Parts: sequence; structure tokens; C-alpha cells
Amino acid sequence: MEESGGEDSVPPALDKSRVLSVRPLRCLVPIFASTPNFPSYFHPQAAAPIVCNPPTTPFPAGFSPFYPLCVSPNSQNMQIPPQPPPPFGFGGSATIPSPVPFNVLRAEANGDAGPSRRSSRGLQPLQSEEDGSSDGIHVTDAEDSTRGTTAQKRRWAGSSQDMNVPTSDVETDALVENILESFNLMKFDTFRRADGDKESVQYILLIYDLLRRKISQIEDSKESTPGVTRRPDLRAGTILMNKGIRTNIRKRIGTVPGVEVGDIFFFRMEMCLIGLHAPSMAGIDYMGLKVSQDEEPVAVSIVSSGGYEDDSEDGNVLIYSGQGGHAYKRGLETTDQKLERGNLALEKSLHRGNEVRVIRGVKDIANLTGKIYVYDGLYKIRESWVEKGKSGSNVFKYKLVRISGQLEAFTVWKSVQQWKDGSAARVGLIKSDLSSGAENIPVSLVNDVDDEKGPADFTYYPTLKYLKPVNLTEPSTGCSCQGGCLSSNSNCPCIQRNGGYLPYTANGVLISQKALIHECGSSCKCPQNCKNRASQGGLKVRLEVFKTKDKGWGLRSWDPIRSGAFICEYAGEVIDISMAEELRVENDSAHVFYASSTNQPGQFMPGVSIESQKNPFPLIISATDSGNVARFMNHSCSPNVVWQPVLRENSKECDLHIVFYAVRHIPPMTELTYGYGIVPSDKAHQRKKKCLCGSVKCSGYFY
DNA sequence: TCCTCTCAGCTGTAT
DNA sequence: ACAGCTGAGAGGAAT
Repeated sequence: MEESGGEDSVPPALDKSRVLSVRPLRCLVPIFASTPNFPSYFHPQAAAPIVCNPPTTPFPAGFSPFYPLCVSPNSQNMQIPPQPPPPFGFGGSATIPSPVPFNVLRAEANGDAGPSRRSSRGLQPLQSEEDGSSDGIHVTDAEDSTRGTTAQKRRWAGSSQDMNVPTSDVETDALVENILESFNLMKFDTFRRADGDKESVQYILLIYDLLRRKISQIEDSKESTPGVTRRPDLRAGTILMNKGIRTNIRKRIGTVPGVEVGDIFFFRMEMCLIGLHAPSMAGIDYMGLKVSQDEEPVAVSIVSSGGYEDDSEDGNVLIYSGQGGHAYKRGLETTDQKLERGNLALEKSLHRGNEVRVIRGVKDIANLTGKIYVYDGLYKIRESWVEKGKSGSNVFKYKLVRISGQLEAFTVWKSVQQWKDGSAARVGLIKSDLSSGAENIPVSLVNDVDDEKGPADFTYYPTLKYLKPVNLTEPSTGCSCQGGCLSSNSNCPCIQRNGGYLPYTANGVLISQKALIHECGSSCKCPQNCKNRASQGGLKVRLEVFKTKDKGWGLRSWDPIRSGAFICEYAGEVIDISMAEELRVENDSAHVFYASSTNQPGQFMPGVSIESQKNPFPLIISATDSGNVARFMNHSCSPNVVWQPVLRENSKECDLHIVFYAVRHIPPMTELTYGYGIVPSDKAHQRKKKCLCGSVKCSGYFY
């Protein structure tokens, strides 16, 4: 299969440096070369029965060789079988006629085309699935002037009247235009023709996150005004909403095209934009459903986020509290909840028996003030009742039960929690820490598919080894930011090297991919927790090397990973091109990473032109004999991870690293993959391998 | 105009 | 470090 035609046509180059270097996370190019007789100076020591050696240096020599434990290969499989989702369409399942009409909502009695209210505002009658077949991305600039609240208009209209308007609005506007311009290179029509809506959903989330991080970057670079709450999430969301860059606008019962059970989100706005849950704050989303002549509200999705006294008996049952009655302000007392709005819709859905999407909010371990939203699939409401809440007021309660046969989602989170606190054993565990302490967080080795005891022999080494020193063309001096580098400090040389901005957001998320990221390093005086050292300090998430069904060993994470987050670097020995060629010829299973100057056009960023970036220090790394978790990452034609060259300031020698970041939010236990890319060699075709990534965009092979 | 299971940043409290 | 509070917020339903 060849690359889809839409991507091959590279649009005219865009001056991306005009405002800011706005470049989505993309894919560069490593290779696999090979050799059995690896030159002895690389790593001579090899213990025969050992699957994985602990590191020799600089870690303590008193290690014990690793002999894999015998774990029953018949152990229970944690893998989620890739079964197709059952037909969840509304109407197929038995529906219970609603016995009690609640006439709270005006019924559109004449059964005409629609309510008299504007369709975008009022409850939207359910349409047949066929009607909404072209629900791709909507781009409607015409809505710009008509949509938006007065508050919004005030905020975006001009800065002279409102002191709260950030002074960077001009800058932000330019940024928005720049980003959207680069995305407009993609023909939306072409894009809409793509199979399903998964692409459009991923695409919108990608644009949203890029925009949000960029706004955040600009905000960070300014002096902070006390008392002013910055909400880059809301600003990015509003912009995209107003531009009509959203999908699944029409509300629907049941599954949302392009959203899979288990998908995770970090902001409520993300779920608004892709049509999973429309309200930006409220927990219950509902719509008008035409029943013969009348229209009644039915619930379509809920967010269980801890704001009320919800209860989850087990992972498949949820006791959800109705809305309202909350004492939002101090001094106010709670009141009895009323059977209206969302509560009424839930009641109606109980009788109607329609599926309700459930999104569960869980605490984000990486960012304790934050929350992660897990789409947990479809539930049905089984019971409802009224009870006295803690404050003594009446609260509606709804018991929701998960429909069986769906992919695991929330229960995966629960399992991971149990593995972590030791209350449950990880099935198929071969070794609890593959790195033998070399990493600050253990790396599990797991096989729950067959009886192979581990990957081929290698030495775990967590960072890059330069066999011979590489001279710097320009010595770098580093910064002297005592309290850590700040974007607002324009005098910081490290900030300047990155084009005047910190390349990371305040919580360590890479803002956008660049030819080279300049991090602080050994020649800087800033502390280790400096924001400009996001790729330093070792692993942040709990990783697991596991046996895949058909691709050998792979890598995945117990923890959720947010888009742009650091995952790991590619560790190993830096070799030169001739060594790489030897390896390639001699060993078919060698692990060699080649940071080439030849880029493959963005596979998962359709339409975005990737200009050929000259990597200032093209690195070749062999992880054949020694390396870290990165060597286990498999190739995919629609990867969720990218690599990025990162240079750490160092006055003595070259300190370049290849670092992996997430390109989208990655749910727990999802395999981590990146695009291996094109081999810059005329003999590349000899190394072509059949690709098993299973992506709809699979090119059929990789190198 | 009103409603709402937001979210970042601040303050106060327990380590 | 963490819990709790504050308040400006967003889209969309209600009026």
C-alpha cells in the first residue's frame, strides 16, 4: 500500500519563523542496522544465559546477573482483545417506553423540521445516523461574528477598555493565525474523506494542544499579574470553537465517531471540541429526543469527577449524583435538587433505556492539582432514587451499569493502582526491574502471551555513551539563573538559544518540535529542577517492557502520558557511519538509531509540510549491546511518540541527546511507538521489513 | 441571563 | 507538600 495521496502533495513552504516556530510534533528518522559480530570494543562482556545484564558503569559492580524467573506462560492475559465494538446504536436495544411525561421542556408539537429556536442553541432532535454521515471537521468562519458571548467579545475586541486583557493579544492573534495558516495547508475536504472520524478527532486534539501550549508559552514569558487567572485551556478552546474547528457537533446517543473507549483527556474543553461531552463545566450532557409528536430530554453523557458524592462500587458500576443544590458560594446553603435539566434527562434515560457515555475524572499523579478524564464507554441507568446528602438536602442518585463487551478503560486504571500498591500482582511478571536500579523508577519485564523469558542479552545503560569525545564547534557558556530559567528573563542565554522562549510549559511539556532544543546543562548555574531540563532527571512514568503478540518485545506505560510529555531518551553508544554500516551488514537484529537529516513527511500530521531540517549533529546510536527502554519501542505508521534532538549546555564537550516525547495523550497500557522513518542509504530497500503496526495509514513496511 | 462535577493560583495547615 | 478556597470562566439551556 502506498502513502495516501493527500500527504504526498507537499504544499508551498510557509515562513514558519515569521511569528514563532510553530511546528507540530513530527517524525524524524532513525534506522535499524545490524550485525552479529559487533566490534569487540563496543561491548565484549556477554554472559550466556543472561537475558539482561545490569549496567557495568557507572552503577555499582555488585549486581547479580539476571536470570529470568519462571512464570507460568498460561497466566492470565492482561491484553485487551481487539474485538470490534458491539453495535451500540440507539434503537437496536430494547427500549422501555417512558411512562411519565415531564412537561418541563416545551414540546415541539407539530413535528416539523426543527424547533423554533435556533438549532445550534436549542435541544437538537435526534437525527438518523445516515443524516450525519459527513460530520467531519467543520470550518465555518461565518460563525465568527455571530458566536461568542459578550464577555468573549469584550475580551477579544480590543485591549483599551479592559485592563484584564493581556497585552499580548496582538501576539496571540498572530500566533493563532500562524498556526491555523499552517494547518490550512491541509485541504479539509481531503481530510474529511479519510476513513472514519478518528483522524479528525486526533487532528483537532493536536491543534488544540499545540495552540494551548503556545498560548501558555506566551503567557509564561510575561510578567505574571497577581490575581489574574490564566486559562490557556479556555482561550485555545474558545478560539477553535469560534473558528468552527471542531467535530461531532451534532449531539448523539451512544458512541462518538473517532473516540475510543479508554481515550484520555486533560481538559474539559477537549471533550467539547470533539463532541464527546458538550458542556464546558456541567456534568450532565443531554439532548432533545423526538418521540412521536413530543420532544423530551435524554442524557447522552456524564462526567463523574468528584464534585459530588458519587460512588463507584466496582469498576463497572457508578452511583452518580444529580446536579444542582450545590452551595457554590460561601454563605449559601445547599438546597434540595430539582427534577429538571440534567436530572430530568437522566430520569428519562432511565425509563428509555438509552446508553449514556461515562467519563470518569481521576487525579493526575503527575500534576496533583490536575485531573485526567477517562472515557469509560457506554453505561445504562438502572435505578434512581432520592436521598439526603451529607448537608441534609435531597440529592438525586442514579445507578449506572457498564455495558459488557467493551474495551477495558477505567478498570485498567484500577489494576495499575493495585500493581503499584502491591494489592495485586502483575500477571506475567518476569522481572520487576529490568534496569536493576539504573533507573530511578523500576521498569517491569512482562510476558503474558507466551513462554519467552525475556529479550536477547543486553546491558541496561540509561544514558548516552560517547566512545570518543565530540568536539563542539562553538563552546557554550550556559546561564546563571539561580532560581531556574524563566521565559520572562530575556537575558538568559538558554532562553535566547531557544528563540526567546522556554521550550517547555511550566509542567514540563514540550511545546513544539524543533530542529534542536537547547536545554540547560552542566555549564549552567540553574538548579536541577530548572524548567529547561525537562528531559533530565530520568524516567517520570512507570514503564513496562512486554511481549507483544506479533512484534516481539515492546514498550508501554502504566501511567497516563500527556501530549508533549517527556518519556525517555535513546540510550546507547554513539557510533559513526562506518560502524553503523558494519552493524547493518552483520547483524539483522541490531538496535541502531540514526538521527538523519532526511525526514519523512509527517505521517500523523496530514498536510503539514515538513521542511528538511539539517540536524546539526547527526547522531548514530547503537543500543545493540547496551541501551535503555527506548530500544524496545516498535515502529508504527501512526505513532504516538516522536523523537527530538536535545542539546544540553556543556562547555567542554558535545552533550547531544535523542529524546522521546508523546505526540498525543497516551492512556495507560497502550504500546508506545514511533516512526522509524526512511533509511538514508541506497541499500535501504534491502532492509525493508513488513510492518505490523495495524494502522489504517500503514505504509506496509518499514526499515 | 442563568447554570454548572473547571482550573490555576493563592492561602493556610500539617509535615 | 497538600488541602481548601476564590473567582473569572466557557458553552449551551432557559428565559
